[in-house]
Amino acid sequence: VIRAAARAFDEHGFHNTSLDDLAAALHVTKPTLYYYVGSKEELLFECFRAGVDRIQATFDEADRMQTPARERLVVVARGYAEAVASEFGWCMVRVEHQDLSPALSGPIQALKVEIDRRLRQLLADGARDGSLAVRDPRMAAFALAGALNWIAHWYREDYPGEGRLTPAEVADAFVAEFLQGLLPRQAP
Amino acid sequence: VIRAAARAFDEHGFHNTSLDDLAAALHVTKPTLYYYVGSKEELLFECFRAGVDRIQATFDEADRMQTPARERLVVVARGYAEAVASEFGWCMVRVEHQDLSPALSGPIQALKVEIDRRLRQLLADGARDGSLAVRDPRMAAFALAGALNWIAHWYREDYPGEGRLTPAEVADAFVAEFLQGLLPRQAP
Amino acid sequence: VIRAAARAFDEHGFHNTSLDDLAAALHVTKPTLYYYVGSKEELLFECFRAGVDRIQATFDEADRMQTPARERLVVVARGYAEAVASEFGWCMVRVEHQDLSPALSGPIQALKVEIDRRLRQLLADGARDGSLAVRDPRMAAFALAGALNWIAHWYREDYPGEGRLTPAEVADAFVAEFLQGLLPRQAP
Amino acid sequence: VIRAAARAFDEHGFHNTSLDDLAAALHVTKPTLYYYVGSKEELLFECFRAGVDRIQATFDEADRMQTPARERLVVVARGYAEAVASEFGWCMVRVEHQDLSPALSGPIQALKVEIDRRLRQLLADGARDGSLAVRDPRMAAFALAGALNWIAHWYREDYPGEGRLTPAEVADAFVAEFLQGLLPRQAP
DNA sequence: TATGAATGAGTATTCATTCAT
DNA sequence: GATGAATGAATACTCATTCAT
Repeated sequence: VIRAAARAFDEHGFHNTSLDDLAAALHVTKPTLYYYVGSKEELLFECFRAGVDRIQATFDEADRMQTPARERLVVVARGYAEAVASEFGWCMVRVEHQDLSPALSGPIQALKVEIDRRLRQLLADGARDGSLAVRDPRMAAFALAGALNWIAHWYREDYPGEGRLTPAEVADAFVAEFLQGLLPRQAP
Repeated sequence: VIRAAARAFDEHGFHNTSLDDLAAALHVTKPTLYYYVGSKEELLFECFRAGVDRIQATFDEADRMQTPARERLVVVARGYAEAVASEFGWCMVRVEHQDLSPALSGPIQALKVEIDRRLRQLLADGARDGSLAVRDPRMAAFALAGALNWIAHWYREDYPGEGRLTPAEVADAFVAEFLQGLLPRQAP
Repeated sequence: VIRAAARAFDEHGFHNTSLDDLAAALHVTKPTLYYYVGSKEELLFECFRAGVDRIQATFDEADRMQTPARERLVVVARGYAEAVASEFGWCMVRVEHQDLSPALSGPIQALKVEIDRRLRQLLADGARDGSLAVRDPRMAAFALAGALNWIAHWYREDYPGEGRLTPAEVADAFVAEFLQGLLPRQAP
Repeated sequence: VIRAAARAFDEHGFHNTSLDDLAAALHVTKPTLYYYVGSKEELLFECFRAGVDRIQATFDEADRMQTPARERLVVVARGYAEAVASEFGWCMVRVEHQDLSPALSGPIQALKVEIDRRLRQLLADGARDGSLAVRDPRMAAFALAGALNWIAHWYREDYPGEGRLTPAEVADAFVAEFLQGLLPRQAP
């Protein structure tokens, strides 16, 4: 139901998707849409939330694990990548606060901050339990979030190069890169 | 002249910036705008190009250096971060190909691919000259580009936490994180 | 049942009252409304008629009296004022024939003419029986009807000034003003 | 320019006049309308003000006269009747505050109160200078205003009866009726 | 009796773009 | 170089009305 909107926004962009288009894609008429949803921006909001809920769920799952932060990071990254590569990815990553009234822009901002907080918390946990060597948790979180969010931009299109990876594989590759760093290790 | 457009797009978003607004911000009238620029999407294109030119220049500069790829990477990352944190950052990172006619969407896509290619090349160089230990250059490039591009999303607003960093400092922090990885090193 | 519509029209205006609003106010759903009433304009028509019936009843009552026209005028004015100050006042006074299809607009126009005719008749009676000194019965009827109708505009709101009068008192004041005129009487 | 709107509102009612109709009547297109006027309700507001200005001007004129209030009342009534019978009459008399945003509804209410105040003032002046015998200035003002306002309802249509009067003649008839009252004078 | 779901026909408003001056 | 005026096309949103259940 709301998934169709996410797909349309993903395909044409929020502003280039008229509710007429959307209604047509759902084989109903515009007023029918309004019967189920209050406004276009509410639709966008719901798409956003659907995606974020998935990420939150991943964090929740990780929180329930009794493993070092490093392993929890892998779980989170995979869930994050899957959410961002899903049909809701565009909405999560591209919403612009200017497209939303303050009433909805506020909650969205809050959710974004929450995600950022939990990611930073996870890195800090890693620093504490010794499983991660994070220099600046704030910057590390930004870098990691950026890398993951960006998946929404390139994943759907046939990204250049051969071999298509699943979102989880992409996440694994990213995490591997982040964990081991690009610096060559000297042989002992 | 074109910088005003970038600032307006950055502040209100492309679709929420009418040419009336833009003209008003420049203290001229709409037809005057059309005297200087062909269309709204051309404006967007120019903003995009202005930002990308800066990144290309950084790559050019790095190419002229005779240093290992690792050091060139630092130079590139700094220039990249500065470009993305500049007023053109939004345009570079947020342009949606659906907002542009094929005539302009093509070149933009080409420029994006070019940037990606050069970044990947740089990482491959590092693998060859032994200064970088890159597993999957394609994924590493995506991760790095994502982290850097994302700066455009959070840098302008007062990002949470104390201490405001310059874009170059952010780039350094990112590169440090990427180079050394998050995995704790055993003491020798 | 139909009274709720009158109140809603009075409060929000005919065009600003959607049947959704009305249904909500009655704690039912829109189709339920349609079970009881054929259309929105029929609703308006019924409200109009409810008010006019009351005025007609007053005229009937006056007609049954065997008193001079002057006293019957007082009775009519009171009933008229009460009708116009009632919840149906707005509908009676504000209906616009453009809001109604010809099928309903005709009867309404006929009722209006009928009221006008009876009022004029009453004034003419007064001229005949010597209890009223009416110059131009047509204009006098218009003036009187206008003064009384206008009550619907100002009565509901707390009209300026102290002391709230009942509709009948307002009618008495109006009639007194009309009967005695504004011209000072010379002392005998 | 704005007069066309008044005529259209008068003929079809505010809600039944679409801006398309209006634009068509002016032989322009809808956006051209918006070039000159901010919104539909602003249009209504201007119509209202145009009419009220005329009434205010009449009051101003009367204020400059050095005659007893009774004579000034005749002047005011004529001007009032002409304003109300003009193309702006409908707008003045029928505007509903629910059709206007608070921003415009406030000023309109203020103007209405102002008119009421001046009329009451005039009657009070008459009581003071002995040229008028007003019992309750408030009620008398309401009655007079109602009678005059109501002209807007019946004047345009071919009102029943023969002999078409000018608005000034109607005003004279009304004032005569009001001044002399309906009560027969006993012969001395 | 009552309703959930659906819709056709509007309606105000916006905006990129043009053109005569 | 610059602008006032104009417009075609689109778009979000509303509402009276219907109908199967």
